[in-house]
Amino acid sequence: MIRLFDSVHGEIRELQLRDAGEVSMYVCGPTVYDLPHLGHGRYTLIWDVARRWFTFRGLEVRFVSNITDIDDNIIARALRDGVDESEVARIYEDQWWDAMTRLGVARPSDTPHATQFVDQMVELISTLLELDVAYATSDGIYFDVSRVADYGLLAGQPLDSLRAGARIEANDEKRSPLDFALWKNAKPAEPSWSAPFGDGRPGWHTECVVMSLELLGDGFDLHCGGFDLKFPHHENERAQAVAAGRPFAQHWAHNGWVMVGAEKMSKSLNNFTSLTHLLEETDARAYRLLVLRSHYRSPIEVSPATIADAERALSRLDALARRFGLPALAGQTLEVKSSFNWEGPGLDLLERVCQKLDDDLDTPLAVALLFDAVSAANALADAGDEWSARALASAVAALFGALGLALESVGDEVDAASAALVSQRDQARAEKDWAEADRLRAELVALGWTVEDSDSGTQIRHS
RNA sequence: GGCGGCGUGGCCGAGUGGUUAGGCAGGGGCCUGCAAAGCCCCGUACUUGGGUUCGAAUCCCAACGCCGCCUCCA
Repeated sequence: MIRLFDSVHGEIRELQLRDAGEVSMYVCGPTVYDLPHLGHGRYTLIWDVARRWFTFRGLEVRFVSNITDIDDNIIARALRDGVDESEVARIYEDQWWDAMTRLGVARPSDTPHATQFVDQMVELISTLLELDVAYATSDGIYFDVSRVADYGLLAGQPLDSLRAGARIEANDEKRSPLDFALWKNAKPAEPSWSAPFGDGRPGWHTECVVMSLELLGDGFDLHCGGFDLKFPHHENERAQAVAAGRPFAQHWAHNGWVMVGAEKMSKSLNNFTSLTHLLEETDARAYRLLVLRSHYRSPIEVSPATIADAERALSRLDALARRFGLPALAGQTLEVKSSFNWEGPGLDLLERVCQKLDDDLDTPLAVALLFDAVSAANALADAGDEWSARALASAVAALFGALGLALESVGDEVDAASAALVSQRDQARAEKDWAEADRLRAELVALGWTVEDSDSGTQIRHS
């Protein structure tokens, strides 16, 4: 049984599945008009972890995440760069998948593009117009939030109090400041699609509700996204579904954001670091470990210091993998490691880790258990209990693998010159010529190697 | 104004009524030719003021500070 915090009820609840053994989940994806930033990295990592965990637990996961390839930001970018909107979307979508690949985020089962679902969006808007929950203004079609009885469910407050705080909008044709655009009328030189209620393009909130329902069907299980999407984006998606009489997501999960110092990282504050940039100079696994070490609903600080901290913690895991020659059990695939032989202390670890992760995806506690197991495995090996040590260490690698973190046991490629120094050093050590051995070690270190002695002689890897 | 979250040891970051979170950094020891890696031990923290309790970082009340959503945002 998987339990997960549900934003609507404000408590941890059992994840009820529409179809036994199958999870249908939707994660709001990026609008592709710029490089992905660290916030995108966090949400993709944590929901990738959730997906992998559900899969590991034997559930069949249909994981849908969209690409918003038409909206105001894309149009603005196209204008700025003097290229076509579709070109902007193509460029940044490529960047997106590059970053996802490097992060080790598995491809969603489906990656719907907004522009491919315009017909269905037009259909939904027509329905909403027929039902009189939508109305036309001079610049588009708007949704009348007052027509949804429980509007404000996700925001956690009634419509009245939301309205009280709403700021004055430029558009005074709207019946309520909270009414949102379903369709924006075509403007010259902007992409548009034909519709019975006038040519134009869809609003963002309509894109997600249509794509999720279209691919996952009515009453799908789980809708995820950052906390900042809870309102108004998710509220508005839900409002449309409710108004159209279609059961929507049964469970809502939101992740905490990335902080820069004491502030949320966001586009509007222009304080974001691009994910692309981070991945150029960092082992992507460090970001995954950093994400795993805090709870998904808490804010996290991503800075050179916290990344470096995670990198050092990671090296402890890799050292374990090297010591036991453990295979890397993660990557692009979601293969369930059913063939893995859980035994002895490894089986015990599996049970305890499952207990934590099944309870609101408590990755920080699970990671703490795994680090405890690293110490225990090393201690067992030091004490000569190879069997137990190996069973435990293998389980650690398998469980990190289940969370998408591959431990690295294979050494770096060693060039001929360095290899020669290594064998010379082994020779010197065999002859107990310590001065020469130390000199050769210094030479290797100067070449950027970390040098360690082992039973089988000098081992080197990149620092 | 409405709603929500947070304040933990040098740093990051869990926990939530009584037993060690974990990682990083630091100190001591073991191991090692010396190192590295690894193992063992150590720091004795919970914004402040009240209260409840045999006992609170954990519950209640108040105060202070910080952050977020209500507007494009993951």
